[in-house]
Amino acid sequence: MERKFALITKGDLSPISPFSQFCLTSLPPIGTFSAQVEDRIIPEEKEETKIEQLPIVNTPCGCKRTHCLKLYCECFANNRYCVGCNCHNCHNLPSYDDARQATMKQIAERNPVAFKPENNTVLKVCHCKRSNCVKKYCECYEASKACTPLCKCEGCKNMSVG
DNA sequence: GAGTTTGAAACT
DNA sequence: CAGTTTCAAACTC
Repeated sequence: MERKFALITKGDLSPISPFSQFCLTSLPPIGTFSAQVEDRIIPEEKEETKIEQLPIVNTPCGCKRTHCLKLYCECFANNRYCVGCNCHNCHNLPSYDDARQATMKQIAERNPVAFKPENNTVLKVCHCKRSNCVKKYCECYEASKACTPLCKCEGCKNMSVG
């Protein structure tokens, strides 16, 4: 079987774009990154898995229709390649960097901080109607933050007291 | 595990 | 900008 993807490790970043190098070198380490990439991309070549011994830090996505190139995809939204995910026909991989970066550029034009680190600290503004902001559907609740008057939620039970 | 609910993201 | 649709995760059964 022809090898379709090159195995990228931190020690060999030359084949990929500067942006991808940034992702791989600047983002917090994902414990099983190298082992999982190897498992996913060239499984026929691996002798044994090391995954059981390593902590899994990233939350795997399960995208089916977006190729993991929309903000629906948590990996993509968090500026991570998909590694060890349950997604279908994933394009959020180093081998699709051209399309990936084009999409990121397009999204960044709509939301300049979409992929920037400060996006994690920017105040969340939710629009919940039925969850009372006490379920993880609510972005504020999910981020362990109280809703604020800027939120457009209804029946909110996630306002800070005092 | 399957089906439903939910609200952000994307689209018109 | 507002309304609608799409999407994937959270949730329920």
